[in-house]
Amino acid sequence: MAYTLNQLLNRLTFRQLQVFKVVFHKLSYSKAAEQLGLTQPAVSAQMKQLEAALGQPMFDYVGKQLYVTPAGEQLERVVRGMFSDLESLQMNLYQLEGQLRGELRLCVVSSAEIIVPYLLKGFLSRYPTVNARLTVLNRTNATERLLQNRDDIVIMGVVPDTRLLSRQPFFDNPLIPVVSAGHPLLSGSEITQQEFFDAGYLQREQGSGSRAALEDWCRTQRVQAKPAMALGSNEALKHAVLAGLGVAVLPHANVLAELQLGTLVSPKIKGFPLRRSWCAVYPSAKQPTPVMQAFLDHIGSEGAAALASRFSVAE
DNA sequence: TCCTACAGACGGCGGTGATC
DNA sequence: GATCACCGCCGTCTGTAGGA
Repeated sequence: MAYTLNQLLNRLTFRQLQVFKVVFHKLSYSKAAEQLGLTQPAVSAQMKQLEAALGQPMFDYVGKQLYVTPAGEQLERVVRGMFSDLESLQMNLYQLEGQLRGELRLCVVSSAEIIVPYLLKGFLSRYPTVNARLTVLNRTNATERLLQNRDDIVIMGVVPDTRLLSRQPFFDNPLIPVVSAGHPLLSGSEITQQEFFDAGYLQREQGSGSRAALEDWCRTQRVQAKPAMALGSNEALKHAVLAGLGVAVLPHANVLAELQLGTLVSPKIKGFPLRRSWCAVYPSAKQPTPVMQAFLDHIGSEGAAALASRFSVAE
C-alpha cells in the first residue's frame, strides 16, 4: 500500500534511512549493527519500521542471506542522493563559518595514481581539516561510479564523450612509445609506426582510457596494431617492456624514472607523442561542494605547478 | 492580558539482553 | 533474523509564576 507524501514524511525518519544505508552495503543486520554501534534487534526494529512506513519490504531473507528487493534498490538511490546533499549542506555551513571541512571522494584511473599524491600533498597541507578518500580503478569503472554519485571527482586522461560529465584539464599527459634499452628496433635509423606495432605490441586491458585513445589513434593513422598481450595496469605494462616481452605506449609520467636511468628508451616515431591532458572530471548536473571547488581551484594552480616541477617533458 | 520561562507528569520511541 | 520484556531518554503537554 502506498502512502501520501505527508503520511510518508510523518512515518519516515533519518535514523531509519541511516540504518538502511548501512544494511544495504553490509547485507547483514548484525554487521550493520556492529558498524552503527547498535545491537542487532535495534537494526531489525528500524528496518521493520522503515518497511512499514514505505509499505514494501526492502530486503528478502532467504536461506540466512539478505537480498535487496527492487524497492530496496530504488530507496538506496534516493538515500545516496539525500546523504550527498546533506554532506554538501554541512560543507556549505562550515564555509559560512569561514572553514573548509568535509570529505573529498576522489577516484583515480590507474595510470594517474602516480601524479595524484603530488596533487594531494599541497591540497591537504593547505586544508588539513579535509578528509580525502582515494579509489583507484580503470576508466570504465571510475566513470560508472562517478555517474552513480559514489565519488566527487575522477582524475583521468581520456574523458568519455558525454554531456553528463564536466572536465577541467590541468596538466599535459603525453603518451609515448617505449622499448627496452638495446631493443633491435633501436639499431635502425628510423622506425615506422607499423614496425613499432609489429614488434610485440603490449596493450592495456579492455576499459582502459589509454587503450581507447591509442585504438582511436591507430584508426586515424591507418596502422594495424595486433597486440601480443593485454595487461591490467601501466606498471605491469612497463615491467613487461623492461623484461623484453614487447613494446608499449605509456604516459610519460609513468616511465620518467626509467627513461632517466636509461633502462627504457622512447624512440622517435611519426605521430608521437599523443597529446593528452589529465582532467578532473565530475558530473555536469552536480553543483561542486566547497571541498570539490577548492580541490579544482588547487589543481588548476598550485597542483599543476607541483606536477610541472616533477613531470614536465623536456622538449 | 499576553507572552515567556520553567517544572513536573506522561507517553512514545529507541535501545538492550534474553530467547526462539 | 525475529520477537519479547524491560529500561531510560526525550519531546510534548499542562500548570504556574513573573514581567511587560
